Amino acid sequence: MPARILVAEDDLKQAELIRRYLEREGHLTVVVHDGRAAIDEARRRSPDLLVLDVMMPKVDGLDVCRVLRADGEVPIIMLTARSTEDDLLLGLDLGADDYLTKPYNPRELVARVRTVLRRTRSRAEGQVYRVGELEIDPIRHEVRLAGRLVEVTPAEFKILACLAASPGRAFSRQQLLEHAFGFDHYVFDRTIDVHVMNLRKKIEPSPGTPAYLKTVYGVGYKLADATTVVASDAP
Amino acid sequence: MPARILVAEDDLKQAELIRRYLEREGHLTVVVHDGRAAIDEARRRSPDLLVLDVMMPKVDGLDVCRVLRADGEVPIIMLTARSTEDDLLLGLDLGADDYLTKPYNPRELVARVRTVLRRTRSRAEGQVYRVGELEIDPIRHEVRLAGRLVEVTPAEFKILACLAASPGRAFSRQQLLEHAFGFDHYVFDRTIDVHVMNLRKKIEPSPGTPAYLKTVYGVGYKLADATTVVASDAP
DNA sequence: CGGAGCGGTGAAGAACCTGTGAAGGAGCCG
DNA sequence: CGGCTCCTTCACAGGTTCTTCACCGCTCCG
Repeated sequence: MPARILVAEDDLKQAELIRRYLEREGHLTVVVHDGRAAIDEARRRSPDLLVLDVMMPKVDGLDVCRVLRADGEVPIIMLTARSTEDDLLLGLDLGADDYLTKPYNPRELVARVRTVLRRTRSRAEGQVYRVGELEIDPIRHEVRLAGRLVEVTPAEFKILACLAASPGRAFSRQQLLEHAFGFDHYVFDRTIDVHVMNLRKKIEPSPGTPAYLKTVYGVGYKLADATTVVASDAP
Repeated sequence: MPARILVAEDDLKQAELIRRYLEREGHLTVVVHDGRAAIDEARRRSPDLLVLDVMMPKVDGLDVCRVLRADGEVPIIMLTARSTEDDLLLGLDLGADDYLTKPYNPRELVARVRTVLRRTRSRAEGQVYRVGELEIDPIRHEVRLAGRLVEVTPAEFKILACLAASPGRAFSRQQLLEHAFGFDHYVFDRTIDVHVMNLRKKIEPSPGTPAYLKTVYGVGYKLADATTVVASDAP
């Protein structure tokens, strides 16, 4: 499973070393050299993982961590030269998923990366997604509406789970095909429409004016998030 | 030994902090933010441990404790802001296995978790899995249906035990092969079908419409859990 | 207001999935 | 060695689901 990893490290040689090791593992990396850029790139790309040096120009690694933690949940591995327990705890408190103290063995980093990725991935599969009265449980492979079980087909489930993982986010049909069925799935993307229609028949109180599965004209589909569902109750 | 831990804490930051610390220990966590969800998830997943904040919206932590204690024996660690002896005693009376008063050191929590798990695991060794009238006893290597011994083959037993360890969870055929027979077991995964069919003949009242060994179309199989068995009695 | 493009929908064949009987073969035990 | 149980594979049937296509109504925008 290749991951998209953002590396923030001001020492060019170190950065290059890290990049090499990660790419040898098959990951896709983007490298930046200061805290400001780290924040920008992390926001723009939402990578699967951020490898973050603590001491960096412009914005300190700890601050990067704080900022990013405030607006999302990118997994973060911190690299720190200092090794006092206080710093360590501070890093974890700020939301780092793991940390390494310099000097470290690059292969150690690769191992930690693997661990954190496995953790965050299994976490994503373990959570039950809830939107309004709708529940999607990937472990049990069940969909419930107001507690009542709803029968859905495999394709419908995949699409719904993909949408539910990021409520409110609009997906193009192509993205849904890729995320839900895998990259090398050569099908006409209007197929998604049919599955969405069938889903609506099953989970929407009135399929004509969907409360959950929203159409984003010219783009694709999205699952209404809590805000939207509530808002539509009292417009 | 990684454990599956349910964390119920309404403060998002606190919850995230706890999750991180527990996952760094190698545990699998699922996080919920209110008492209602805590009860639902605890029932659905039967986690190895519940970390439970006392003050929570919808349903109070103490009530969650009371409810769960009534229908099972999930180990519980309570987190409480109040520190009067009354609350403490109340918590323990209600069946918490341990408690921590805020503010607490996260590492203290990790230590308590370790202790409680050690304690409950020795208690849980040789646990008999029960689903409806079905009992699977890994120690005695026996399967009983309504108290009557059912003869099953080794392969059938492994599959059934694997399913019974996580009732309600859907397993792919590949997962069943791996979990039940080991990783380097290169067999055609449809073999699982044959074993399931033979199991059904032995334990299902009417193998045509199975009550225990459910097919998850396009995915694999699952063992119905209490919820599902009850639900199918009164649709 | 009109046109171009986009999404909704029903139908139908293709593709896929599971249940099941049968058969070959491995391992075990007397 | 013979007989037994068990595991695995295979092939086919029957049912379910996926995909495509064609057509229509709707939306957006000039």
